[in-house]
Amino acid sequence: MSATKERILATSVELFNEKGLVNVTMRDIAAELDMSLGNLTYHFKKKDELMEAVHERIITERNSLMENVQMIPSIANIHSQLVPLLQLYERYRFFHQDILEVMRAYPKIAEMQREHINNQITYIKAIIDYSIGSGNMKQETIPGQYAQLAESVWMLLTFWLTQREVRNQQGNFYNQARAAMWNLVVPILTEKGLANFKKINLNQEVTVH
Amino acid sequence: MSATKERILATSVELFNEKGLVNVTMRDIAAELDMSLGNLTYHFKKKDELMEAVHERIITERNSLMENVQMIPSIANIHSQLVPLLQLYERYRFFHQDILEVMRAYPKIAEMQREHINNQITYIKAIIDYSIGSGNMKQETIPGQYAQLAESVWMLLTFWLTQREVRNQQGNFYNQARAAMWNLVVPILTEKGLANFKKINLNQEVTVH
DNA sequence: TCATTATTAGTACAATTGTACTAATATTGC
DNA sequence: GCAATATTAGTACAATTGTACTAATAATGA
Repeated sequence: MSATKERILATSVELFNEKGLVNVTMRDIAAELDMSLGNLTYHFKKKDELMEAVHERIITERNSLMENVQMIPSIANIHSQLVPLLQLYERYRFFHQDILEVMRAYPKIAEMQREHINNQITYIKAIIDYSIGSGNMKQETIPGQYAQLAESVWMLLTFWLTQREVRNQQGNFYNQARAAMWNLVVPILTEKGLANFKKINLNQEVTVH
Repeated sequence: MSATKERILATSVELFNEKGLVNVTMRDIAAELDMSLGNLTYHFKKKDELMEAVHERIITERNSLMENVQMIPSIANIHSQLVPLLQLYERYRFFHQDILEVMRAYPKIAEMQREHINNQITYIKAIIDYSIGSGNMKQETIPGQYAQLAESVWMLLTFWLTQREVRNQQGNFYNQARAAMWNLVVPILTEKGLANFKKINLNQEVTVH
């Protein structure tokens, strides 16, 4: 992909994040890039093409993220691995915030995203199951409790940026989201798990870039 | 408010829920009502007026809901009182699903909604505190744990319909949302609270209208 | 060098949309 | 019954937007 196309994608994502997908016109993007409308539509003939290219980029970064997560899901590793995930969410926050709009306009993306969500929830559930095996988490007391918990954790992480913007919340995004996540999980930690959890420095700042 | 205006509001909300706020035009609404565009704009001169009238109606129903909730927040009462709240969310689901869009377009509504959210979270926290006093919930083990929990419960209820649509989830909306909520709360229930919780028939169907 | 291709700018066009305006028709109040 | 008012339909207009088209300019490669 040419350098110009890269610039267009980066600027488009910025504008989408700032104003929302439907509120960004091709002219807005061209203006932000000091580029003529004709030039922009030369690189991306249609707005749909542009959106689909952005989506491809999201998938690429998502995959490269998962490839780098081969560590054992200890309490400390879960904690630290949340950061790159949350960074990805933040980098393409319009995609989650306007997801219903995206899904309405791009059925293909909707289908892929739904499959991805199922994978994510399955993955979270697998981490919980592993943590039970490693003695960090208790057995569930009610059937289906942890399947439900996995869904709630997914919801919390997925909609965190949305609620943050809705509530006009300030402060360190990564630590707030992680604290909220751990708050759901702490009640099901064993003594061993709780000890491991207390080793985590919850207030350690994460550099935002 | 005239009967025609009422009809317009009801149909507008239906269309907003179905297609999203930005995807519904004044012509769409008029057509759905078998009414001329001129007639529609006679009753609501601007789309903004229409949206603000819808918002006023949301606030009215919200207030009448709160007035009817004067019961002691026992486990059973919390459970049953969730239904009218979730019904309200469902009736105006576009408002929550497109909330960022609404907030961008209507700063006044944004301000009011932010205040309402703070009230809701405070209210949830008060219910938790009451439940501790009544022996249904344990004391918190980590400072700030229940303030955080109140926020998570709010998030879960607020974004439930959104995640439901995103995931194309089927089944009884009220029971699913309540089950997810209780799943967050069960770990902090005392033995007494757990006994009260087990009296609730989680699978009892709630009539959807 | 020079022909071919890639890139950029400028413009045009059709569709959509919120809103305004006018005239016709129905309703109401006295 | 009739004047005043409310309601409805029809139309028009300006702004916006995605997209297409053309010409000019820059880059490339044999």
